[in-house]
Amino acid sequence: MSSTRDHSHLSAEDQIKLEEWRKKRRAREPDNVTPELAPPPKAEAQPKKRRNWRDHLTSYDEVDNDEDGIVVKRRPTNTEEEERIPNENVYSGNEKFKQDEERELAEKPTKKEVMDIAAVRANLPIYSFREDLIKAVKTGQTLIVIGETGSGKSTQISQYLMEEGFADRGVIGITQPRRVGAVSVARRVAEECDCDIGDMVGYSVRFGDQTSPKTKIKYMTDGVLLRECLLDPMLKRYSVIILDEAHERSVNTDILFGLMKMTLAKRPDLKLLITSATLDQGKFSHYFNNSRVFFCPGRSYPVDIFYLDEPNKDYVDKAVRTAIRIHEEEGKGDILIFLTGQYEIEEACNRLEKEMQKLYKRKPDMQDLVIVPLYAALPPGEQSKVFQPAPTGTRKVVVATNIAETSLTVEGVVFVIDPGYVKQTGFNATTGMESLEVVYISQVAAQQRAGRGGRTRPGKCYRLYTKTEYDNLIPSTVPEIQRSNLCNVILTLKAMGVGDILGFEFLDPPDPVLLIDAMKQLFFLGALQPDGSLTTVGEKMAKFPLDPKFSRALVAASETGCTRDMLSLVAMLSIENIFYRPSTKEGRAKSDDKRRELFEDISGHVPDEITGDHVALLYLYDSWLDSHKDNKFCNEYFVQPRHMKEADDIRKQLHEIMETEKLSLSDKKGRYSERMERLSLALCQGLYINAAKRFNRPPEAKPKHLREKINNDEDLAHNQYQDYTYVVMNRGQLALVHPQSAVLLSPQQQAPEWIVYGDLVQTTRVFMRTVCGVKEEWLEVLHERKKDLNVSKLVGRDVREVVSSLKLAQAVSTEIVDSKYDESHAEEAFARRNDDAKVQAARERALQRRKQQQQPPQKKK
DNA sequence: CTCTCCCT
Repeated sequence: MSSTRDHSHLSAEDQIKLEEWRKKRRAREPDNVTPELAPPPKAEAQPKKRRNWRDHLTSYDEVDNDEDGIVVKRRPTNTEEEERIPNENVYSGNEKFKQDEERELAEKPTKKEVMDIAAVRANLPIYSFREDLIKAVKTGQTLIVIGETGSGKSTQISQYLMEEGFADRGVIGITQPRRVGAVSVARRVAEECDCDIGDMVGYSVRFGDQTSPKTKIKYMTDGVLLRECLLDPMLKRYSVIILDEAHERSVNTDILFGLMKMTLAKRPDLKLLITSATLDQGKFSHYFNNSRVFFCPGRSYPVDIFYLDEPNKDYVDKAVRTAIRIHEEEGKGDILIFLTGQYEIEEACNRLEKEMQKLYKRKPDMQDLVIVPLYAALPPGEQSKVFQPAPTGTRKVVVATNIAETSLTVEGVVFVIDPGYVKQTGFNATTGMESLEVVYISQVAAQQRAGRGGRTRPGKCYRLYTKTEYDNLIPSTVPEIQRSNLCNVILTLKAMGVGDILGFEFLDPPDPVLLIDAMKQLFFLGALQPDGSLTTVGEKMAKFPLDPKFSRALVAASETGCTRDMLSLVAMLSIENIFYRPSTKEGRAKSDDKRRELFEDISGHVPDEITGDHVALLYLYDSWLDSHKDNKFCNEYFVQPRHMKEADDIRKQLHEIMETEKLSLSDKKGRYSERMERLSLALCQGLYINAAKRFNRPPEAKPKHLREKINNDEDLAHNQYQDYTYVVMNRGQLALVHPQSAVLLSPQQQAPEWIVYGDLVQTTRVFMRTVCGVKEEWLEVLHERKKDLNVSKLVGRDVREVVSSLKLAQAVSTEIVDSKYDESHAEEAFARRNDDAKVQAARERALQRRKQQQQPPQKKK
């Protein structure tokens, strides 16, 4: 990183502001200040460094190429040592690396330190329960352990069991919902066992297997164990399975509950432990045949909770003002604010900055406030700013999404500001549509957020809602399995031999309509027979760690002869947030320009009717390969190097699976346009159920902002600028192409008549993400498939018995898609939402209703 | 005219 900061990523306006601010700051420095205003000597020793919050971000060029954000400091094994020696850069050129290496070797625990570890372990709250716990595991098959944060359950239980010989006849497997969790806990346990990672203690996450035949304690993500169930449903290698963090109720953990319940019945020697912070232990115990429940206190500091007296609506504003007040009035300690998304976070950061400047005018000796945004799409180099302690004499305020609730822990947080909202997916069973909306958090989530303030010392949590509002929140978050698309889960279950999906013992069963819908989709994809059993195509699809839409496309590609391109494309589609969008307006425009450039490069080489995001993504991947995987290339196109590398790894993994599954990898030769057409055809096999037709309406019916745009721009008017409204084929829903789509970036080009989309999401409108043009005749397959569909036969139940009469029509419908759609439906739908203002009002009412629905009944009066 | 978050 250069010593002088690069401000090219700032807008001109911001740079000027920054300069002015610095001038003022210089003017305030001791010489120019009247004696009575002079800051105390201590502050003088640390001159004010108030900078714009964006200064604390690296510019895009400086972004580190961290792998995945997970810091894996492996001790070099002998073989690695040998590999490294020829690389001069590592040993002679990079002093810092060398120092790190030396320090790490020096850090190898001495005997005394080993004793200290023993003392630390014995001091954990769970230690006093050790004997009881062992006894309970020996006498029962399942055990539920409720342990608060700091109890030591995640690191200790596995070791206790190993010490008692439970690992003698099999591995002790512990699942975590997140990769970072699995890796960091495993590393800690390896340290406590004084062994190298991958030896007696190891972990297994995707693209990171640190296990060996010697491994006795294996930490892994729940997704890894689920994949292992696919190969070995009896889990023969394991003597104990521990499902940790069960309260988070990730889809994978929920599926594992059901699978484990079946496996336990067939393997009396297998032990299962469910460990969790808070959870409804009664329900859990009942589900697992009235298993015993263990309680273990945690160790954290008390957190004082403050509520508002009056309800408050503008929570961003309130959060900013609360933070400033804390900064003015409270003692040492960092602040953590929970907001719902990137946009809100940036707004809050800007407002905090303004307020700080005002505060400085009033109180020039005020200590500095370091403002740090935090959300997942932020490049790792910028995310790491969160973990750097604030310079002495300053306070840090982290403005984060719910990523800071569980995934990332910010040390030093004492003050938590919780507005009580979260952005969350919902799945509407009646429209079959995913939605992303801002909803109230649950009481459990509120407690979790508050707990983030008491990790290092007593903290304070400011809830920006009243006590009554808190009491009216739902007790715990609706489990993810009840609000997501279940296609993948059902295909996995089918491949494990679970024939009767509706009879699967879910801890919290999803709406049967969701399950039926997913099975219908799998049927249309050709993964299921009309009687619900797996087809050979379905068997192959289940082998891929992909959304069934994409695994279907991959199988189709092997038949069509375009596997190389499809492998690259599917790998690219597996990455989200692939394009980095800077936080300034100018940066964003630049980023959009580069994406448009990519798209325009190929548009002449690809037939217009199949153009779209998919060909653009493939082109990006190929260009990246041409650049020899150059980071400069990535930076130029606002693509994160870590994402490209990840796509590359995924591609490799998929390629291997193609080989082991003996899928043909021989590709047809041809010109670029022919290649792309084959690719689109194969892709269409996976996406044809997501078809949409362009909705042409008269110019005067177009929204006002588009009319004005057309009137003001001759080119656009001439080309009959499209507003990219489509009719989604399953239910006549109107949807817009997502503004980030390549199709939208090039207004000169005619939007394709027919498209398929990756997914549909409702935010401010209904958007189709990642779209691609298709030929109408490619969608014909559908009618053939539909003839064989009988929903009751497919799901193996009489649908009338499992679905309420209200949703019956939808459940038994065979109309997943209808390419002969009558446009009059769309006209009707359009007329209904023609008036934007009305729509907005209706949406707000709906939002209000939904929020109220989340409240328990007492609010009804 | 956008942008919760994990995982194989």
